[in-house]
Amino acid sequence: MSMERIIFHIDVNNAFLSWTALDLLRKGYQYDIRESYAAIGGDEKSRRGIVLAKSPKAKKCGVTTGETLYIARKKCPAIRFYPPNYEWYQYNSKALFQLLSHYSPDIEVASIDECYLDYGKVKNLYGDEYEFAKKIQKEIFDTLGFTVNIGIANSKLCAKMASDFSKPNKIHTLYNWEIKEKLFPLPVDDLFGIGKQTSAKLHRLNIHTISDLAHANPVELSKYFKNSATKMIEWANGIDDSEVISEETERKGISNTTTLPKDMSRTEEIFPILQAISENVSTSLRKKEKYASVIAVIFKDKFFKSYTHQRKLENPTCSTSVIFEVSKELFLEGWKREPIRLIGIRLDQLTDHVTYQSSLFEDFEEKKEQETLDFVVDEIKKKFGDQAIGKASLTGNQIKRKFD
DNA sequence: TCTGGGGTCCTAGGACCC
DNA sequence: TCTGGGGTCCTAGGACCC
Repeated sequence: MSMERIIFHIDVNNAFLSWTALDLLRKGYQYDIRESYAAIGGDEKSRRGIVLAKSPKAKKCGVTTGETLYIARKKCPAIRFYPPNYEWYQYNSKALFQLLSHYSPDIEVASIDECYLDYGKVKNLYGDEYEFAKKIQKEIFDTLGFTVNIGIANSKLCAKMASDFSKPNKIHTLYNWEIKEKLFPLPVDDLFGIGKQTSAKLHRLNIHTISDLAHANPVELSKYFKNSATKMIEWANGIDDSEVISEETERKGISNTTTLPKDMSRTEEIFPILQAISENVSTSLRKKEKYASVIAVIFKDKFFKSYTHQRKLENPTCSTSVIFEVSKELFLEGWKREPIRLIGIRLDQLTDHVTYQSSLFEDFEEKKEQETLDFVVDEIKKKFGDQAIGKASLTGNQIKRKFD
């Protein structure tokens, strides 16, 4: 018999909004935007105008994450929007995980503002889990200035569900023996892994609560959901054996996409942006000391229909120019000459090092030289900033800078 | 001034091989 | 005369998460 697991899920309340609130306060702002009608929103002029986080008051007005600022404003005329500051968010995120890693090495970073902690493994050191949760919750607030929710359960899934029960600054438990009472009554839409498409289908099948799904017939359900049916039913029953994975998991891919300031249909406008994106992704790749075997261009037309077009390379690369050239080709192959609103590049199948396939046309020495040059460019950028060097046109660099 | 960006995982069809 | 079948790789698209 295995020891019962105790998992924490720790989730920053309204992360982006809380962190921006702290940023403003430290800069002398007179009031706390967490207490007002406020949201973090992208820039509407550059067509990034969606809600990224909202205050409890804004939420009460019906403002939801992901909707346009235009709609949010309609629902909540008093709302004020603040721009995101990703560097500051990253700083706070790191500070949080560092604080927690002081107590346990078994922490899985799930996103910028949430993580799992395997408490079962350290319980003998710190005692009762509820008391410990209270202690770290207070420590986070006292030292970092923001509140978190903590879910305590016997699995990652239930811990995650528990941390979402009510907010902010709460601790909830969802032990296996509490599943019927606390999980089953919730709408099926609330279950982790059930998104808009799936929940719509489930409702059509007369499955409305998590309990309905938990008791659904797997054979019947697999007619509609294939292999995912069993998984869904397990989740509804609170069954999840997945482990807390503490090591920094290897990235599977690297991507960078951008919404264009306006729809574009001329390659003279599009290619400089693709060049800037090539520089971005290849620099990240080289920073990780990786090579990519697959290059994909991603684009979205003005009707929001998205396309990907990819190619597996004979020889993995980390070269800016190779990535740019291949991306251009891929784009021209896949593009139907409709105006596009978004473009980007994704690198996949990352490997540590390369053994070059012998190819008649591969000039080994030249390739090495180009790589060295790319590294030199990276170094100069590190010292003097992105705008110091690069073939990208002004437009490309300006766009790039906006993202950093 | 309507609709972000960075990820992961899954599926399905076609090519190709034995 | 009627036309395998299993495994793997590659590509495109979709669902979901924060």
